[in-house]
Amino acid sequence: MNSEKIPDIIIGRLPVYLRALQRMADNGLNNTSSQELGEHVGISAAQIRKDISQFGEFGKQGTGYSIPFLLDKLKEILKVDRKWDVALVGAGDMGHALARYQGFNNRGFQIVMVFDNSKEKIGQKIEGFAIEDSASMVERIKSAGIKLAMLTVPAPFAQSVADKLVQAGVKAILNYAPISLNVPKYVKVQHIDPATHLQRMTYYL
Amino acid sequence: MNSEKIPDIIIGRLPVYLRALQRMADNGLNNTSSQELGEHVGISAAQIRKDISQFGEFGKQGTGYSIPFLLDKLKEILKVDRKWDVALVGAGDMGHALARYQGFNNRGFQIVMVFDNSKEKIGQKIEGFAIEDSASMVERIKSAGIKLAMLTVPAPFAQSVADKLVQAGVKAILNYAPISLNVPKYVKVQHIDPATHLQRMTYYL
DNA sequence: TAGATTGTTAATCGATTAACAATC
DNA sequence: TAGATTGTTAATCGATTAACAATC
Repeated sequence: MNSEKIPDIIIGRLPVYLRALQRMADNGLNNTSSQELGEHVGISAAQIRKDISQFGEFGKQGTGYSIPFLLDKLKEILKVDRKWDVALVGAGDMGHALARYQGFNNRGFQIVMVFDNSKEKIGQKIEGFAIEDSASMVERIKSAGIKLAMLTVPAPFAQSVADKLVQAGVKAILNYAPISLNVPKYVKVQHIDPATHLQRMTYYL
Repeated sequence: MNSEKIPDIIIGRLPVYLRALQRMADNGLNNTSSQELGEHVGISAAQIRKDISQFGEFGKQGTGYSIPFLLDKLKEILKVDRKWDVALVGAGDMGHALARYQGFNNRGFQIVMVFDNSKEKIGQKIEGFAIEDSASMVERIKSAGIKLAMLTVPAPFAQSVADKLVQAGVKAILNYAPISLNVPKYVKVQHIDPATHLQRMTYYL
């Protein structure tokens, strides 16, 4: 166990472990080892043991880890042992795909509001949600106490929308716009940009 | 300059620099410095200089970097000074969103084939492409010499589709399925999983 | 020339791996 | 008990930062 600050690089691997463990559990498995988990996720056994041991002694010598127990612990550590409300900003193709995405519900998230600034889209429904006017976004997010947002607006609008999200009290943004956002240090941003991800691989071709 | 092997972590930052520089160029700028670029992307000036200097002496003391010149060099290094054909596998919501995505064309990529295994979808059109039967995927990709694929099939099918992509000669996979893929070391995989990205941020809330 | 900024070196910092005692 | 596998330490490896001579 270790109560010092945990490096972000370790935090970034935990959701990957969580996903693999959930899959094992779905397949009816009850126990695993750092070795086996490592083979699934492509990370060394030593590193997995070291990462997990930052948070407690969750394994047993000789037998490894109980999958349900480790799942619970990881969910607790990552704070996904609850359901987070998420605001979605931008009701284009990507926004629609995210609104319909089935993978959030059992992983700790639910979209509860969708915003757009286009007259034609406001009032339309996606998956039962009426698309709301961006003009009321700050107030709506603030009064609902929402801390998480997904941003799928065109790049030229992304920074100004991000500023409004910060103003509304959002603390974590999943950014689909192909632009680096500037936000205060206390706001986390994760970037999803398919072209950037592809460009990272073409180097090796 | 340095002809040794470049760490992957540096390669991963280059597309981010490229995107920021492209944006500066679009705004009519002609020169920048490691300091200024660093502020845009949230990386230290020293690191940016060090990263760039792995590939050559692209800057000038006193005046910094020519944006068009550095853009050309980065595109060349990342091999996106050309247009790559990409196969899209899975014509669900996410597949549709990617097929319609406007951001690939000017960043080195074009989707040229779309596959699905659903009878109802095969033959339908997305953005002018007829959705093809997955059964012919290996042959079609192989004979077209395609090296890049985007995978947007449901998780349970992702590994077997990935195996077929490898068999077809694909060398880089952008994986949208929420599962870690096992592929040979010579095949690159990048993972896009919104729930995983969100879970990486909730820890800090 | 004076000011600015690069490219690079050396120092620091942090992450990963190897190894093994502890123990289930 | 014998075998397996953890948690942890120390060693190694790699990445980042600070600093500055070189030079535009």
